[in-house]
Amino acid sequence: MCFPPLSLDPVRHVAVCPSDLQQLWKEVAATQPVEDSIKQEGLDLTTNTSNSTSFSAAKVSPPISHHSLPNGQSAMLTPRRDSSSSHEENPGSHPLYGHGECKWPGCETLCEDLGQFVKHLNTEHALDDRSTAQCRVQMQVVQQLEIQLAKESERLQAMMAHLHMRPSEPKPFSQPLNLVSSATLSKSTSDTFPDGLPHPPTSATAPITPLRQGPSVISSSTLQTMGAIRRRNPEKFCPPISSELAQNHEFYKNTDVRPPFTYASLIRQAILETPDRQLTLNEIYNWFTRMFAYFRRNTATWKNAVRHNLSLHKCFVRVENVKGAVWTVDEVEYQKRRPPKMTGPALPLPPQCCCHLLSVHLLQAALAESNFPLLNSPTMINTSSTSGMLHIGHDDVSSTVEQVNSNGSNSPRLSPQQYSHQVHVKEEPAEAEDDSRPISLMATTNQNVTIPEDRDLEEELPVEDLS
DNA sequence: GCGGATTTAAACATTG
DNA sequence: CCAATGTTTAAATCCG
Repeated sequence: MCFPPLSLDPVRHVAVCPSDLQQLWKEVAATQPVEDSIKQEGLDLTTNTSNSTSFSAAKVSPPISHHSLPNGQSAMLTPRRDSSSSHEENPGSHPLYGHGECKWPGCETLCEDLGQFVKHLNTEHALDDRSTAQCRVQMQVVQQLEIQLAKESERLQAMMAHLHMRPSEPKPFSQPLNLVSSATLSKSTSDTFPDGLPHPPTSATAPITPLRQGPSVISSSTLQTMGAIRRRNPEKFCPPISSELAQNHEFYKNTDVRPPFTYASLIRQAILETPDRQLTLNEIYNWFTRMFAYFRRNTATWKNAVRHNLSLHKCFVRVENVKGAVWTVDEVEYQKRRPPKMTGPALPLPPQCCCHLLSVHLLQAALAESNFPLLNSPTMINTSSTSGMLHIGHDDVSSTVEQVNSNGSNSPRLSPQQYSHQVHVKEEPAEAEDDSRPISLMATTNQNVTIPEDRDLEEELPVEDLS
């Protein structure tokens, strides 16, 4: 089975990094129907899925079924919906129609009424290669979200267990999503190497390539034909590396996805995470491999890049130590590297830049669609993911690292409000996953997000005024 | 189109 | 000598 190059690759390599889904959609949406068309009757959306991901979810997820909608549209929706969708049972509404707009991923076309929408659906989202590809992507999205949800659920369970808080019911939010067994999922994603390193789920398979490159379509075919691939622009709009890392730590650790950060920022992060603010080259290497599944292969390449960056950037200072040389970060220099570009009025953020905001948004959307009220509370969705966004305005300086503001060179950044404006998620000002978060989590489960008083000054930023 | 930033590759030097 | 470390150059690409 061959798929159109442009549509296939985004699917196969769908990063489903929480951050890239929207962009993914854009790209797939932009994909032209390809000559190597898939015969309509022969569409096998599952094939690619199982090939494209080594997550067990791919196997466990039931094969997709092709529902025929009254309008003749083949609704190859994600497995989770089966027949339980309240939308489908409700005449006068459509699962892909809401708030006056088409909910087809990446579409958002305004439709005044259902009739118009149906017409739009039939014309714009008919059964063709593009729609098929989008459908596959959606499957991937859902699977990833399910996996992530399962993991977060498990984490929550563990947290609550640790704090002697019994959840009202076991695995409260696993069922509605047609989740793959949480046990299976968590197993598949939390396997560890003998050395304790997490087992990259995608192990020997092609890496999941983050499609964060902006508008340009980076399909794997493109990747293969292109020489040096830019994975740039990570810090410009995306959340700070520290919070992004904190929130998607497990993701990057377990998924063979290239982290959307520059080598320089990663190196710096590695160094700043240490108490001494200094690391040997080898320790930097270790940090990379420890933190990112992606860096557990192609070592020669990225290690070379690391060394290159260390030498190239003035912000990295080599210090002779008793036991050899260590590398430190000259924060002033680092800040200099990036001139203040974010001044001025609130920038409309491209969707792909709202990394975990997006992930939360997507999760929410997915969960909302699944009519799972509890999880519609942002605080219940990967609390660590919803959190930390308040750090966005602080660049990627780890919250554990004192911001070097004294030099006055800290450039203006997007304010948290600006970020949160993009996605209607109310953040909880939390960052790491290992502090007292569960308490506040419980406190906020019932609805509103309250700012725990134990937050540092970073959380003093106003958080309301969210769209 | 230009220039800065980034990535990748590679050659070379230094060091233990 | 070898591997690790460090420096430098060059090319390709992205993006403002």
